[in-house]
Amino acid sequence: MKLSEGVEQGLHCALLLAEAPAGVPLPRRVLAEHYGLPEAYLAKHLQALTRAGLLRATPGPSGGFRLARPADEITVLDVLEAIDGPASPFVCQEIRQQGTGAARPEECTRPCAIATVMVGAHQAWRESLRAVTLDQLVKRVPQTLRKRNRAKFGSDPAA
Amino acid sequence: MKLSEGVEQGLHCALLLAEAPAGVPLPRRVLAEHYGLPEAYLAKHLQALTRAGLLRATPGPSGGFRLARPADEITVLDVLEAIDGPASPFVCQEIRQQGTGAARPEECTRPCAIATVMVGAHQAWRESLRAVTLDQLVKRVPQTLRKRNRAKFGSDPAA
DNA sequence: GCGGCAATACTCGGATAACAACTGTCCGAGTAAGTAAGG
DNA sequence: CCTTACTTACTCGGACAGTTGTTATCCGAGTATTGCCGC
Repeated sequence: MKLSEGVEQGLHCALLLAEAPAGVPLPRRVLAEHYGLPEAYLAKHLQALTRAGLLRATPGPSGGFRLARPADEITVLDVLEAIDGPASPFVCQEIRQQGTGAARPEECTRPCAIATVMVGAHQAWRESLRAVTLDQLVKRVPQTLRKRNRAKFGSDPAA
Repeated sequence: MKLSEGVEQGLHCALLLAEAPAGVPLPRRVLAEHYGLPEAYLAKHLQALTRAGLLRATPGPSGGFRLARPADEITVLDVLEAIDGPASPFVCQEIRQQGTGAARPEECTRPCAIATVMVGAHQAWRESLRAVTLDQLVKRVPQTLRKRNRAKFGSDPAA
């Protein structure tokens, strides 16, 4: 089992967008250079985030990506499932019903015990990620770094 | 992210070994036919479980695999990490320290906030799997099926 | 000076290759059982 | 009848291809800006 690296890239970009002043779109080129990531590959993930309704993309000059919702209404789980897909890593193949020792249908009224355990673990994992929002992550970024980023992208008229 | 199907196969086989009377080795051929699985592929996973010290393999006629420890001392997490590897699905690439917006070393005294969240979720997932033992899973198998399996492999002199 | 228009440059979006991991398979080394011969 | 050595068949173990998913990349469609021309 290996989590896509695009998830980490997407999370960092979403976090940076949450740091930047609202209403200031950041193009993918800026995002890629800011973190030293391959731009063309990052595009795929930003696109996934846009399709999921987390980001809003605007084309043309001075365009780019910005958060579609307030940072405190976007959880880490949202970003992760938008990029990696919402499918559970474990899918029960109903092994118990196959082969010479197959269980009969009337013995399978309850779901497979193994699948139940795996689903429970997956839920615990999801809950742990759902409990953290982008806004909370921003607060954990060192203030010196936050100020630097804000000065870099800032220039927002509202300030 | 996708969990190897070998994990499910290994779990079912370990569960069946826990159902069978202790001291009666089951060859991989029997295990494969019992669940309708490809024998040669299953061998790879049983080998991994053996290397991890969960199973004990005995060669020669009337040989096979048996649990190396009591069923209540083997957790689902043990089986899973033996087959899938103990590596975390998320590995921090330290993106924050790369690119034009790289954070300085003195700003990285604390671990990356994103990595912290991911590690926490992974721990929650592991704890959920560590809490369940093979013995507990056996008790959730329908009694009719347990009896059938025991009669199939049983013939243990202790009965 | 102002409005409209066209050219421009910048943005995102989907379709296309290269790589890696998982899946599936095979044959060889080793061992315990079974058998037959000898005592 | 018991012991012993051998033959046999069955087991696991590691090395070898096929297929799916992830990683990486490119070029085309669309749009807001910008400069220019006409009024």
